[in-house]
Formats: sequence, structure tokens, C-alpha cells
Amino acid sequence: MAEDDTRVTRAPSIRDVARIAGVSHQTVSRVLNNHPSIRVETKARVQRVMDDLQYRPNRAARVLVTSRSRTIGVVAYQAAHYGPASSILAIEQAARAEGYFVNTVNLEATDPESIGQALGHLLDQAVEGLVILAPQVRVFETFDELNLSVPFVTLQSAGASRNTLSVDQVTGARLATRHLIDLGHRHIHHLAGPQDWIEAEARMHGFLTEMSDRDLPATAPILGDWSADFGYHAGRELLRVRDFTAIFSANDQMALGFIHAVREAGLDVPRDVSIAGFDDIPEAAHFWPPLTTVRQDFPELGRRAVALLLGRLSDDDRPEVGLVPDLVVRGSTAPPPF
Amino acid sequence: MAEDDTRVTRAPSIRDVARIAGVSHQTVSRVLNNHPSIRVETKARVQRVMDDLQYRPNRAARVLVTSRSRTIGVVAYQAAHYGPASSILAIEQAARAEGYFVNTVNLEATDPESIGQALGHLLDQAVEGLVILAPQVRVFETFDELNLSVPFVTLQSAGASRNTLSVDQVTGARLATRHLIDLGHRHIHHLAGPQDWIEAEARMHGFLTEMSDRDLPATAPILGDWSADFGYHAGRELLRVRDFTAIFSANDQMALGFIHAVREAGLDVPRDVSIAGFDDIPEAAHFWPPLTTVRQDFPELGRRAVALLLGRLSDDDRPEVGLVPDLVVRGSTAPPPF
DNA sequence: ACCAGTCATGTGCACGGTCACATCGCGTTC
DNA sequence: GAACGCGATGTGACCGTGCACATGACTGGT
Repeated sequence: MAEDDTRVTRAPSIRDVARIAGVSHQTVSRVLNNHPSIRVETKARVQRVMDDLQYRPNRAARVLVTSRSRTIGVVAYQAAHYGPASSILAIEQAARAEGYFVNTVNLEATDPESIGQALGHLLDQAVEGLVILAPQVRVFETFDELNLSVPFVTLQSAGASRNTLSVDQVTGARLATRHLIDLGHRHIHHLAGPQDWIEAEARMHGFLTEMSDRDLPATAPILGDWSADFGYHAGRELLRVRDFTAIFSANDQMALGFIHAVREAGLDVPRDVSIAGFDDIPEAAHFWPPLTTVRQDFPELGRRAVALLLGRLSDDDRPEVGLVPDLVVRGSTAPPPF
Repeated sequence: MAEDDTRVTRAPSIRDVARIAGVSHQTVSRVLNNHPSIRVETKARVQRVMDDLQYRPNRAARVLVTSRSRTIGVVAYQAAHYGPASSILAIEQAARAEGYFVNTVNLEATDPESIGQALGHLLDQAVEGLVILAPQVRVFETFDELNLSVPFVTLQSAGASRNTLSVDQVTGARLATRHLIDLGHRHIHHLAGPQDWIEAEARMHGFLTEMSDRDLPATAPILGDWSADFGYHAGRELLRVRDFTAIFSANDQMALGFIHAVREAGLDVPRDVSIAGFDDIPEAAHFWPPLTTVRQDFPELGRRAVALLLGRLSDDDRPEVGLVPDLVVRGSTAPPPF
């Protein structure tokens, strides 16, 4: 019966606001985008109506006409770990503070097909920029080949290229290695990450460089998978020969597993074996013994990625310096037994 | 000069495809939404043109006209931790598999204003559903008061209401407590999580219930903040009196810190003190000693949340059963010293 | 042979914003 | 005092898609 009444209460549009405020829809649009030439009085009136109606601009309509989505995409891999999770969290917060939305895709695998699919998903969203947090060689290669029309920043990729941002892994690894050498260790093994991870490669490189600079023989690194499980099994293996006095592990989890193996063998850390890790996860300070490790600032990395991306988006390009990691010395390292 | 040429290469639209394929835009639309009545031949032709043009449907336009965003929002708090991070990851993957997008907002604080702001951000995106992963009493209260028009599922909220999904925390806590009691412990302290966290409350409740069922005196739980740091400091405090033989910690991190304190006091786990945790983070198996803990399946929780939400969205409601946690017995628990 | 029903396809409009351009009043310049 | 610039506002088209409805061809029952 009430024919002139809007049947299903539709969300108020810019025109509804305009009608009630007694202005044109364009004036409302101007208020929304705070255009300079609007009388304060008019602006206030429109604003009041918007508040009364609890008006919310329709993003889809806006995106449609401006073709700007104000969304950035994040491509992540194995992001349940502390490091990437912290970075992603920081990315979201930083982006939101700038009025951007974040859409994350978690890769299940790193083959080109999975990547293509993930990317398609993000492109459907018309993302304006991409942060890639899947630091594997093949992932980067795939992205390079894709010739994206969207600007992107890669994290943890250890390169020095323009669109890459990372903590200086090589320096971090050298810091840890140097620390062990300075303590008097001569036989140090490196528990590396998976071969195809860029960070793993960089840390390994740092380790090997430092060793050779100090004229120490470096045995072939053991290639692991980042997990505590692997560290444990590697430890059991290595302890059968025991031709080392110190271990530099490419992350804290593997270090933890290694310590487990050492203890299980009836040996002590750091009395019999010194161990240094990488990342400084919040738990590392409470390992037994507390772990000497290399700290990197994951949230800061995320924030910078957003700054770089948004800076780039607005053609306001400034070079970013690499983040420098810190060595945190705790109880897991000591001079070797003699 | 080339006047009929599209100047700035605009992305191809449904009409471009239509023109080239020699059909109407509506037919293309039908192909897109695979409408039943289309000749296979026509469909194939259109599809080919779409491929040639690398046509991608414009989501904004689609959202605008259908007012369905196919996006679900996630509200998270302290999501860098293993548990929530794993759930969120699983949510994203499950949602993507269903063609949905996920937009996560990470709360910086849990006051109503922060929540309102976060929610506004998500509503701007026209989310069709919400998963709330911020298991604090005040957060839920705020959401209840908000009277959302969007369906939402709360995770980790331990209630039995219709839109709540969680691992049965009370049962988990009782399992761990019972295990300690069965080993012969009589004086057990509970290291609880922050009072306003629903999970913390539930675990505490489970602990107290089990203790009283077995006619054992329960001392007031120590209210912590989930961190290993707190566990460590609590341990140092408690060990000065040492009126207990076992500890049930509300999460693995605090358990780790506690072990640290025990060791630092020159005591042994489990010889002098038994310790059980909660969550079974991947590192727990390699603590020293490996931690007895309660495992919960975070990814499964995330997947179910999506299923529940999408099921609800399509009015295809089926009740979900609570997830049951498992007790994983490792080396950190043993009979008490006598 | 006629009408109804279905299939395959086309036509025009609506969704809710923004953009380009038009309009109008008013102060300023020569 | 006519031309001009500029501030404040309005008008209509357009972004890319889906929906309601229309159309025409063909099928089948009577």
C-alpha cells in the first residue's frame, strides 16, 4: 500500500543525502572528497544529513568509476611462522592507517600454477600494489616473468634492487658467525634453511664468507626445512661424529631442535656445544639455555614495505636503506671446551 | 590520427568481448555466470575471445550491481601468535577455495572505539560475513551491542551459542589437570591467561572443576599475559615458596618461561616440578624437556568457521559440533618427588 | 494449423559514485 | 562599465556488470 516507500530498506546513496540536504548529488560528492570550494555552511549541512542517515559511501561504485581500488595485495608463503605473520600484521595496520585495504593470499605451493592462481585472485580485486612475502627463488622468478602491470615490493629477498626490501641477512649471518669465531670456535657447522629460500641462501652466504675471511674451513651446510623437528634430527646425526664445537642455525626453531638433540645425548649447551640462531622469536629468550640469536625487526619491515609501495604509487620515490639486524648474545654460546 | 583506436589501453569489458564475438553483452554475461541456456558453440566462441583478450570481469561493477561482495571479514587480535595465525591462514584458504575474498583487520586495542573503527573499515568493504578472532570478553560484548546486520562467527569463544565455534577448552584443561593428578600430584598451580580472555577463563574453569572433582585444594590461579616472559617471572616468584609439585600453564609459551625459571633455580623438570601446557605449538615437542600439552587444531577451526559462515549465508544451517582437543604426553610431566 | 512452452539471444536500464562541463553571482581590472 | 576570473553549485554522461523483459525460432500437443 505504501507505494512511495522504499520497500527493502536500501542503503542510503549520495542522492538520498542530496535530496534531504537540498543540494545536488555532486555537492555531496564534493563534501565526501573534501573539495575546497564549498561553503562551510553547506558542507556542515550535508555532513549532518550523512550522519543522520548513517550514510556510508559505496566502495564498489567508487572503485568502478575511478578504477582505483585502494587495495594492496599480499602474497605469502608459510605465514603461520612468527616472522612473516608479524610482517603481515604490520602491513595491514600500516595500510589501513593510509586508508588502504589489504588482501592476503596464502600460497599452498610455490609452483607457477599456484602463483598464477593466487595472483589472479588478487588481480580480480584490482589491487594497486603487491607485497610478496614468499622468499623463494622460484617465486621471484615466476613474478619476474609475469611482467606485472602492478607495482610490487618483495620482502626478504635480500637483493638490492629497487623494489626489494629486506633485513640484511648476510650481515646478520656474519655477526653470528663472527661471534662464534671470536669465542674461539674453529669447527662450526651451519644448519641452513631450504636451498631455494633466498634468505636461507643469504644466511649461508654470510656464514661462508665470514668463515673464509677468518681462514677457517667451512664444511658443507646442512640443508634443513626451518622446523624444530629437522633441527632435532640433524642434531642426532651430527652428534654421532661430533666434529664441531659450535652450530650456527639459520633460524631459532632449528636451533631449538638441535639443542634438544644435544641434551638428549647427555651433553650440555653451551659447555659442550655452542649454538646461535636467527630471528629472535619471542620464545628464544626462554629456551634453555636462552638462545644467542640475530634479531630482525619484522614489523618494521612490513611498515616499510607499505611506505615503499605507497610512495611508489604516488611517484614519490625515495630509496630505502636496508634494515640492519642485531646480534643478541645470550647463554647458548660460550668458548669451546678444550 | 587513429581516431577509432582506444587511446589509453583500457581493460577489455564485457562489451568488447561481445562485439568481437559477435554477440550481445548479455550473452557474454551469461557465459560468465554459466547460465544453462546457451548453445555450447556460442559459449565456446565467447570463451575464446575472452581468453584472447585476457578478459577479467570487473569485480567492482559486479559488486555494485549485485550488492554481493563475496568478501568475508576477519577481526583479529594478537594474531602474530601461532594459534590465531594458523586459523587465519586456514580461513583465507578455505574462503578462497569457495571464491570468497578475505579482509583481515588486526585490532591494536580492544576498546569499543578501535573495534568500531575496524568494523567500519570492513563494512566499507561490504563484507558479507565476519569471523571474529579476538577472544576477549569486552570484544564480544561490543559486538553483541552493535547489533550487526552481517552474520558473524566468533572463534575461541567457548560458548555454545549458535554462531560460536571453538575447541572445547574446558575439556582440554581438565585433560591436562587430570593427567597431573593421576600422576600423583596434589599441589598444582595454574598459570592462567589474561582474565578477560574467554579461552583463559575456560581453561581456568576446567582446571578448577577438575581439581574440585578430585577433592583437591586449588590455589588462586596466577593471571598472566600468555608470554614466555611472564611465565619466567611467575616461575621465579613461585619457586621462592615452592608449595607445589606441578604447574598447568594456560599456554605453551608461559610453560616455556616457567621451565626456564625452574632450571635457573637449579631444579629439574620433571624431577622436581611437572609442567603441562596448552596449544601444542610446533616447538613444544622440542622444549627441554619436551612439553606435555593439549593440542588444538587451529587450521580446522578456521576451516569450520568459513563453512559455518558460508553455510549460514546460504541459509543452509547445520549445527557444528565442538572440536575436542587431545592431550599429548611428553617428558615434562612425571610423578611428584616424595 | 494453432497456440503454448521452452530455448537462445538481444535491449535498455539500474547500481552509486565521479568527471567534464555549464551556470550564475560577484568582485576586480583597465 | 564591459570583460574577466573565480567561487559555489548544478546537469548529464559514464564506469562495467546483471536483471527484467522482449524477441524470435523451434517443438510438441491437440
